[in-house]
Amino acid sequence: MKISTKGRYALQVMVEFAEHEGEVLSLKSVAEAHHISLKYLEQIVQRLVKAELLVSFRGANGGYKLAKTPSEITVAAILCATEGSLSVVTCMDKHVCGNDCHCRVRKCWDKLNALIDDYLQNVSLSKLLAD
Amino acid sequence: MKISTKGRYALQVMVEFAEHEGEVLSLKSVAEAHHISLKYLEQIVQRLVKAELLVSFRGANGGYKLAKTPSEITVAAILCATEGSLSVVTCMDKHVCGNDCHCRVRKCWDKLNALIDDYLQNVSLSKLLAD
DNA sequence: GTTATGATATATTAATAATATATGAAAATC
DNA sequence: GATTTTCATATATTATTAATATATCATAAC
Repeated sequence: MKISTKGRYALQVMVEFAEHEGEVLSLKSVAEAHHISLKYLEQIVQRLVKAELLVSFRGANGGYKLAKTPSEITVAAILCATEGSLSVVTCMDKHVCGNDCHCRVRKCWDKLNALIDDYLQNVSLSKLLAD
Repeated sequence: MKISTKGRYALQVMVEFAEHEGEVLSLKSVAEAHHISLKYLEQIVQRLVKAELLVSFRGANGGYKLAKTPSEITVAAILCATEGSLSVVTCMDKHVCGNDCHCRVRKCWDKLNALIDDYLQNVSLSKLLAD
């Protein structure tokens, strides 16, 4: 039950973009600063672009910057975009649980998922910076 | 950020043991009922024994039963025993985060971990059965 | 037109999850 | 007390996913 490097790197990097709000930062510099493989980070950042959390600028002096203000970008959105989903059990995604789904456990997972989601929806980048 | 089959199977199976409280059930029957590989389940169940959530009985007519009452066994304990830890980020376990750990994200993870733990500590097998 | 970036697709490697094999030890039953 | 049925442990194999790299192209700045 771990968040992968995709989500963790994304969050790290988004904090960096928030710290330099407005500035266009090249991935090369960001990847070096965080000791992350540039090519891996490119893939991660693509997801953030598709989720409209970052905007990209091509060409020389290009790079990325936040698509919204830090207060409008939540940790939930970042993790959702990069990890795929926040739910802690796959059957929640697929709407199928193992065998016959008489699954007494389901309500517990539902509540847990809701709990996690509620919390992370309420943590924005600006909140992170304030800490 | 998914719970693996170890945790999910464990929970499924513990619910079954709770439904048959007092009875000694052989793993063979449980594995068949849940369509889980017997040998895989044996490994999972070992962890539950070591965590003192199940007790084992060897020999013919042997098997396992709950080590405590269903109300004394929490989902947190089951997942902890089988998944290793409930924390959602590895650096929480290792007490090391990536680079220099100026890590603004840390507080967020801490709170999230606490949230998850608090919730799951309060869901016992008897609560699951009541649902 | 050359350089510095991002965009996309695919390939490779590493790590982990899931399952299986093999062997042993204990207890019940006959 | 031999046989069967279970758990116990260690190791091996396979499948899946995560992480990274390679290759090629597109765009914009200078």
